Amino acid sequence: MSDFDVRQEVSDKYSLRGRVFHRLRDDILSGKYAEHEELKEMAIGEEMGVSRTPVREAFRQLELEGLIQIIPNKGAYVTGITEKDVKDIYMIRSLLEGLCARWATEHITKEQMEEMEENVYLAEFHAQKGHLEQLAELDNRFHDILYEACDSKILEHQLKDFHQYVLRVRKKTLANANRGPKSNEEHRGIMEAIRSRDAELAERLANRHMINAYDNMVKNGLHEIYGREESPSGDSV
Amino acid sequence: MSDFDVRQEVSDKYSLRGRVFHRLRDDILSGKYAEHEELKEMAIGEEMGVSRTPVREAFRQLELEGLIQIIPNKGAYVTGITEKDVKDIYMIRSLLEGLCARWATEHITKEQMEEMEENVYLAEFHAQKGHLEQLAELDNRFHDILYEACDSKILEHQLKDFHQYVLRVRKKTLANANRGPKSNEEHRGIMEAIRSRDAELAERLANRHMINAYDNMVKNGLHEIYGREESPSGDSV
DNA sequence: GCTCGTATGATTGTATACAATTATACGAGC
DNA sequence: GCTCGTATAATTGTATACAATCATACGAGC
Repeated sequence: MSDFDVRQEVSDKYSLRGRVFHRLRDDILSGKYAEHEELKEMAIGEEMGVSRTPVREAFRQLELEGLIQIIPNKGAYVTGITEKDVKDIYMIRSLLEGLCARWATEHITKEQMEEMEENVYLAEFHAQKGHLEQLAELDNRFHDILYEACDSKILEHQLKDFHQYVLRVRKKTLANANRGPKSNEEHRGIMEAIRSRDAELAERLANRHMINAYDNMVKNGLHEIYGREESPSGDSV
Repeated sequence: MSDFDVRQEVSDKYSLRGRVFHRLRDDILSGKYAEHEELKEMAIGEEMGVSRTPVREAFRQLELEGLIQIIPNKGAYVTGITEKDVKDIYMIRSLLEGLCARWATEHITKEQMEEMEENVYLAEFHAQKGHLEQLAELDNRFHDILYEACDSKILEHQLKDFHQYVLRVRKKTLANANRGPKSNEEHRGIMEAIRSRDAELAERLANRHMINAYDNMVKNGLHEIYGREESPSGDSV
């Protein structure tokens, strides 16, 4: 297996720096810090009970992750995401999820296939019951399985990265009760295409799945999520 | 314009940390440090005449860039690139360069179009003269123009990122005198498709351009570049 | 001879001190 | 009243000191 990643995970969750990094990332993604808000090393450090050193190192990483922008000798600012950024990400993801589905068709293991089938069946159950949270969880997991099944560290990393960015939008929105079941229908299609070893179909369906998710998001008011807290929006993809 | 980038540039080239970062990156890309070689904070710091602090911060960034891997409490190691990694990157790039060409067709400015035309014509000249270095330079520039023309910070950044990684392979290889002119022929095709506003064609040609570059690289012995210094290989894309 | 535990040195992780830069406030001059 | 320059405070950038962790060597015990 490759030890090369286009972007490495921050593996060290237990060092002070790692904890600062993960906590800051969560806080930014969850919207605790507003866009363009300035993050001060000392303030963050005091809040987390550490010195500036690990905070600074975490900042450098967050900058490369694109969550903050550091202006030399000035400060660190939470970056904003525009509507166009979100659209671009979905368009790129559409292509890459398709590629991922294609590769997954060729490389998926028996265990992964079974987990994927189980995921779809379980999601169907929760969809009927109206369990939105479980549905969102299974939705995320479905894509993670797909990413792992494609057997490409590079692609897996890219997609997980994008997925994370979209979470930033999603956190500001509510799950859409209508999209959930429809999304799972599409998952089923992708799953069956992979099971029957139809790579072309799997790719097309995965492409389509992303486009649909984006369209649904726009239809439900992507342009409103900036500023409003409770606007319904796309599904969790 | 968006102020959001999936991965930020390290803008600060003049701070000590910025200098360490860029120099280390160049050194790794140029092969000064072998794969899996351990980088020690103190040694690097002494070599560059700075303390450990900026070195550590540069390390954190290089880790996210994927050039080194940091194992907590152990050390920083130069990451290796496998053949499969290179293949995956080219396949992903093929899709994304296609998307980029499609978007560029819709968003390219007059100035960018002119620079692209000039690039192709100039490259033709140098191809006839056998000026391989200029050809490689123009090749890089062609893709940069394309990235800028697509008018998507997100995609531009992704592609520049991948491009950089491939440089790491390319540095170990020599330009292939046969591929250069053929590559430029393909550039011309893409350029003309964009000029005539045929987005579909531009996308297909850009897809193909990447695949060809990869195929050529494999044909010329991608598997040999690990360890050998002088094996001829693919073009500079 | 082999295994394991301990001691020592090397290296990374963090905190702090100091330097350099930037932002702000205030008052002189017009 | 406005502009500009200077002084002060706040903040970031870097160096250094100390703590924690890891690698290695060596020797006791079997």
